[in-house]
Amino acid sequence: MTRQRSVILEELRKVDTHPTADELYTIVRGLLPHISLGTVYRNLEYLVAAGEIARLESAGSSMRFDGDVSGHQHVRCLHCGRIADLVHPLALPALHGIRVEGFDRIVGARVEFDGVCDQCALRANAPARVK
Amino acid sequence: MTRQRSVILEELRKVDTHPTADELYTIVRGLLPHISLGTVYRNLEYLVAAGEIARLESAGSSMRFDGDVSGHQHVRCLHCGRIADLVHPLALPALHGIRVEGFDRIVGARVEFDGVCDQCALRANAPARVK
DNA sequence: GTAATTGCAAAGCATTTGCAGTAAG
DNA sequence: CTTACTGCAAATGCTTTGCAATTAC
Repeated sequence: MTRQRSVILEELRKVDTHPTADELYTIVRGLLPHISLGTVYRNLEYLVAAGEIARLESAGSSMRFDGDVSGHQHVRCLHCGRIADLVHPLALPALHGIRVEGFDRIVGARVEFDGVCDQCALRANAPARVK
Repeated sequence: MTRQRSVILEELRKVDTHPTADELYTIVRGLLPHISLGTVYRNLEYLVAAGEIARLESAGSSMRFDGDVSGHQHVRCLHCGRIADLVHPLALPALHGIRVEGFDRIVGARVEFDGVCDQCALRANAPARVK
């Protein structure tokens, strides 16, 4: 556990913004000015594999990370890509035992909402490209 | 409506494999050997904007497209990225009227399943990187 | 005829990787 | 000590874009 890794984990757990690797790099550089973006990526990968953080499976051009690994649902802004947590999660029908042809096993499911965040709703809502 | 555009649309509607742009490029080149990858991308973007096809919001390094725009659910193989349709969709609780702090409006929701497809289940399941 | 579209090649980004040096245990 | 990790820079892979030529209507 290097200083870089612990700072990355700590900072990711502090925020609720589901940052991209680059956003996290900016945050972490405030504490470790010489850290490299490659190190941020490598540690994010390590922490995901270790189950300490989650890589969000939502599409878009950049990956986003979540320091909260408890099961919860997300809303994604269709305009800017911002991701927020649902405070009142949707109750899902039971998933276990579900069968899908061509698949050996189903290990989980995600519900994700699409919406338009307040900021994008203001600045006219031109269909800007998601980050 | 150019020949390129109609062939792309036609071929995408023929398959149920949710191809990446590159996979579709390979298919279409069978009919139009001189088509360029850039043209495939530009037409896919056009067709998505026109509501003729859907860009799948699932993660992975490549975008995937669906010729079926009716609402339906997907399963994604965690190993190879393959996407399949759920034949028996999960009934979702009513979504309209849902409120999320910080969001102006919610326009939809997706359920996506994670699993391991038959092929990947066979070839030992080393955590291969998703396409 | 004119506006949209194409093929090609180059550019853009996000992410990954090779390597020599450095730090952790 | 030894192995894992770092910073840096170059490489990769997917997607987008500029441009001159072509096609659709």
